Amino acid sequence: MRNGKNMELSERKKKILAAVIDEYVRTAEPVGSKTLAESACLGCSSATIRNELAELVSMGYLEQPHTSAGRVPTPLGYRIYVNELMKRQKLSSEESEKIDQTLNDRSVQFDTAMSDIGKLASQLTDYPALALTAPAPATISRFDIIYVDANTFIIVTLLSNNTVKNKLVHLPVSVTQSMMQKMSSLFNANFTGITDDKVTPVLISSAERAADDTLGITSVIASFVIEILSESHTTEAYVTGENRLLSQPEFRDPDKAHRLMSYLSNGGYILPESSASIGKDEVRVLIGPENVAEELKDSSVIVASYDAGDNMRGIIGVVGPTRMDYSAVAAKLKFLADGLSRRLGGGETPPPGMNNKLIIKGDDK
Amino acid sequence: MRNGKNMELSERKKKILAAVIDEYVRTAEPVGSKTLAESACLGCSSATIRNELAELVSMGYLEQPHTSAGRVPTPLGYRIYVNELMKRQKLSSEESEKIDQTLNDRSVQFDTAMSDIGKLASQLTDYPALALTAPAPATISRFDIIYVDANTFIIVTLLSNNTVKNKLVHLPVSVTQSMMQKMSSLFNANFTGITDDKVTPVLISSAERAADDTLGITSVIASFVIEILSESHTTEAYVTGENRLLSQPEFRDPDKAHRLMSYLSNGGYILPESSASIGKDEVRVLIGPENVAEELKDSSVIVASYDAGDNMRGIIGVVGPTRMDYSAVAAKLKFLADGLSRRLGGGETPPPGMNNKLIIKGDDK
DNA sequence: TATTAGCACTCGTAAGGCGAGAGTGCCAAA
DNA sequence: TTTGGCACTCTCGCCTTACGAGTGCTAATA
Repeated sequence: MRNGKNMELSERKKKILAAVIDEYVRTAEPVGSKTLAESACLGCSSATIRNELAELVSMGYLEQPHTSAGRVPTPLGYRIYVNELMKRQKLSSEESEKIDQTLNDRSVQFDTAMSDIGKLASQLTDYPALALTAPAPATISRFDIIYVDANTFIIVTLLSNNTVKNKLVHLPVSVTQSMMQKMSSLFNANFTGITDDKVTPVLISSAERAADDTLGITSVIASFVIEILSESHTTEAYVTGENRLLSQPEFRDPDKAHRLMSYLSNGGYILPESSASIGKDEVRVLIGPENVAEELKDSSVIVASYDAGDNMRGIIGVVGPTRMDYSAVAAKLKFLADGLSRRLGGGETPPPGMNNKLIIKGDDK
Repeated sequence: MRNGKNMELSERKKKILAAVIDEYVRTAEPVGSKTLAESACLGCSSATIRNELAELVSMGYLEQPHTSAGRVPTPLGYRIYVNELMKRQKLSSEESEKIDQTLNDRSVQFDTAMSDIGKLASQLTDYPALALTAPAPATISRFDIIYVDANTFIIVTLLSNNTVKNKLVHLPVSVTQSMMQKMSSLFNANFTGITDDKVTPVLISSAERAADDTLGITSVIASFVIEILSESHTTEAYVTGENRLLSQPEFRDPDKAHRLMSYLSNGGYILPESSASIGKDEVRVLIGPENVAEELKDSSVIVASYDAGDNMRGIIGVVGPTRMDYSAVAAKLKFLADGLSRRLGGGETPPPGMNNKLIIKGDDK
């Protein structure tokens, strides 16, 4: 047969499929043969296009909402489009400048910037955005314990990923400065460079004995250690701009919008598998049913990963209807991710200024 | 005249108004005389009620969507209801236990808990919620500077509100341990106990001279000081659960929902005046046009304030349609705020455990 | 053999008309 | 002052109809 499922798409079919998708993405309405014959510059009549469309339907790349409507892309159609047909889009210099500028303006530290990054992605694409940290187990590389007064001290730890965590501790009992010093060297000796599964009750109680600690201070510090170590390999997720869904015609139905939005606000349970496997510098597109989560089966997700410095990786992504401008959104996310990698990552050249891990002004270009 | 605007409401009118509001809040549909005659136990017929309703309309407490529909409360009607009519509701022991338990379960520090608190309020009330910090200028009460290596040090500061802030600094130049010690005592001598407007260029440069600092380290530390001091009197706002709006019938219109939601996600510009003036232990209700922001003119806001300890105050609030169960929501927020005050506030008895400003388990009841 | 013009057919959508029902206002009687 | 009764109003849902967009098929054409 001429149009078996396995047949490669002819050039013209490709052109038509791409034209259908471009048009549908633009208008959100089923697109008909006449429109195509007029707009897309394929040199043939609407009748010919009708034949081709019918074949594309039978191949599974398009479908019709009803007998006498235009054609709408299927997830499979989008997939082909994304893989083969769409022209990789470059951002206009106007847009890229705007992003660059925003990135430069916000001189914030990575960990506090997560939500800003998400906000930026959402603003840029006009879709709800996610910002997540890829889990990156860290160890503590240094302890300092600051004696404040007889009942108060501050634990300061420097992590292997170059972040600092601290905690202020009030005690009902009195401690001495020398005691705190002992604690400090004890922890530096026994609790640095280990992951949280190594912080066992055995280790803690042996440290307690070594310190001759009857006040329970050791265990206070140890539980702080456990807290920050386990924190370091937890994924944090920020979702922003959920409301933008509402401007999409496919989410005019409040119930549908509500369903997806509450799924989103309940965190980024979205990308567990994709985020784990996504490579550096990769942009990944998940179309409709390709998503694992039931709630996303008729939406699409685009994610990009960036180097957040100090062995940490961040992920930004957006969620929208399957009718997405994949090309433009992917380009934007890529540009954003690259910009972030350039600014946050590549630890070899720490910014000259006062801040490490800082988004600093005009380091390139 | 019998029904002049200034006339006090008769007992029966009050009862009817309250019944209309209760019913309308429950069903979101205009309520008619017949329903009232049946449900509310006023001992009179629908005709009588009709007369009363007509008067309530002419007094401005109710209105009709159209000639032959039931009555709907006006903002003025809600106002009277909130001020005088509604019965102050107590939470069921079931509900209050649930809140208590959730508060106990989440042992988090105040500053990181803001979003959790908002989430809780939203969950509890099923409306979008805001959590904000009231601005509370702080000063630095202690500096420590930890020498890590020749190019790296950590600034640790203890603030007057008992929070600790730190920053890791990488330098392109080498520093010595003794230099850092000098810095530390210099800053402890000159930069503690002052608000950010006192950190002038003059002060900085004189400190620089005193430290004999040609490497610009003084200004690095000083800019960190400025950063955290100004941070301390900035209001932070967290908005959560915007999506819950969509389950309200008045927000079935996606455009309307979109408008309010994007207003909300753009932060808590909402309560500037009310948050500044709201008293401790007060619950404030802003109904429809009482709100200053144009976007909130047909929504209502309920806010409550709580003591966050260390001279800080927090505010929680929810936003919803004017058709709100004011009584229930106010009661819930009050309970929540009280619970938070009990746990976070009242600095005189610092929790016995390892954490200050910690939500700790079972301290009352 | 591939393309095209023409045409009958399908089906969703918008517009108009109709009837039911809910709720009112008013009047006259209690 | 309250109440039953009644005519009136207005919305909402339903049906019918007309329209138009878009199709599939067939027969003619290059």
